[in-house]
Amino acid sequence: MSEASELDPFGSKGVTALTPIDSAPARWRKVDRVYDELISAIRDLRLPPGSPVSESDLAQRLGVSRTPIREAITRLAAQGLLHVVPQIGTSVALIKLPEVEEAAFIRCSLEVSAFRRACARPRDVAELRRILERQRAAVEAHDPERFFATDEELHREIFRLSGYPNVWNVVLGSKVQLDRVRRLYTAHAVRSPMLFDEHTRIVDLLEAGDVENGVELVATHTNRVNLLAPGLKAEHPAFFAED
Amino acid sequence: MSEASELDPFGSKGVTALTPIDSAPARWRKVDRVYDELISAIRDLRLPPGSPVSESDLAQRLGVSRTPIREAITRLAAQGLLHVVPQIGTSVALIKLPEVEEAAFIRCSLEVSAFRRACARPRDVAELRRILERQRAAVEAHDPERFFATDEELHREIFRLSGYPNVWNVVLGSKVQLDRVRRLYTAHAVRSPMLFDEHTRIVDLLEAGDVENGVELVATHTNRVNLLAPGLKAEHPAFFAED
DNA sequence: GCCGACATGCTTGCATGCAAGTATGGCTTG
DNA sequence: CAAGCCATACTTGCATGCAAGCATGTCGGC
Repeated sequence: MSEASELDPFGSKGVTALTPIDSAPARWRKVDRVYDELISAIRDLRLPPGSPVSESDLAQRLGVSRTPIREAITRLAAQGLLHVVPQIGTSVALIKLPEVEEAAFIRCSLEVSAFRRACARPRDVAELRRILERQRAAVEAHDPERFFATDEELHREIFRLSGYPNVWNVVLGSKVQLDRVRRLYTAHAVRSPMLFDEHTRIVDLLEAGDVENGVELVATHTNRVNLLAPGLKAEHPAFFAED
Repeated sequence: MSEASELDPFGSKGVTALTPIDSAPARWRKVDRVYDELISAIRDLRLPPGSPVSESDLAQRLGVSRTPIREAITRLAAQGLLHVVPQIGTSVALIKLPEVEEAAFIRCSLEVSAFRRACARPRDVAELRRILERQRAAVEAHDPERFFATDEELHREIFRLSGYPNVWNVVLGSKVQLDRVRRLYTAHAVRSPMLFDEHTRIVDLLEAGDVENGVELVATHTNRVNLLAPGLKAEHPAFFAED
């Protein structure tokens, strides 16, 4: 995949790196490509919270008309990631601590339930072990990108083992808020070994069917963002809303 | 509005404290009205599963252009309620038993967690009692509409007491699938007394802080749809997908 | 110098026209 | 009569033009 290579030739406003979508393969509908590009940019903070986005600007930058842009914005606004004010403008939603807490609550609740459910079913943790092995490599290589990628794979696989694979999509919807916070945590690399160890223990407990210790660990694991968020708000006040 | 800080990126240097109320709520955007109308029609089965919907037809019927229709369809398609096939047509998504199960799982998980959370906080069940009283009246009047309305109020209030009121919106997103199934259940009126009794017990257990019995009851209460769905699929096969 | 009014440029909301593709009914042909 | 072909009417995807509204820069008056 072509990483965001070129800087903005028009001048450094708020929007910097958005990969044009015309290079993408195939006949996917443009609105889907625009949506993927935008939500990815929002999650990676390439579109920082509070930065203004303009339909015409995005249309020019992504090389499409305003129509697909508008439909993607409609979806993102319904998801709470964009704030659209008619006749004034659209901006990336600021991070709100209550929303982060609620997103963490949703994720924690669903992941704990999925773990409990997976423990009550026949399960094959071989795929989880393979993901863990790749994650170990990512940790040893100090590669946060690959670590996050394997992290998502691992949690998605747990939902698959629970028998409700699509619930992961709901988690994804709430997780964008958490990912934006996590992006602010520059020292996440040093935490990776600890998170990796927790993942390993979670897989062990799942394989053993140890519900009690498992749900406890999954809960603390998925709730850790709440400990970081307030400090990050003090560190990056411009990205957060004053509740 | 307290959201005024989100407008700052557009350059309003002055104090935005005195924003008159007339501009904001006066004219809803057409896309919102179309979305509400469509999702309501889908939930009430006025747009039955599998029925085709045409952008031009809806535009004529609702008296707007295709643009707001398309944006509403985009949101509903992202929610899994509409099936859009490019160059062929759009139809109301069929009911899929696995999706119903997953929606029930999501709702059950979140409601159980909210109940548990509400039990661990200071709580005032007065509003719940008031809702129960209105629900009792609806049951005695054999008014399913009012029963469903109070049902939603009650569950939303529990989320409010949990401290995570917006989580209810996530539940709402999944609940449309369950509501469509419930609409097929013509004999829901006779079940209302039982459901009302369960609601009363849930409120009692919440007031008493009885977590163990409470989560058990909430779980069975929110999972009841799964018992009905297979039979309803046999009764209305045209509305369901052959998995 | 200060303040107010106007014009201009921006924003999003909406309507419409065109393009590309598919299903279908009727016609032609064997 | 049956089977294949083609025109037509439909669908959605996308681009574009216009309308309404707000913020701001500029100019004129005091």
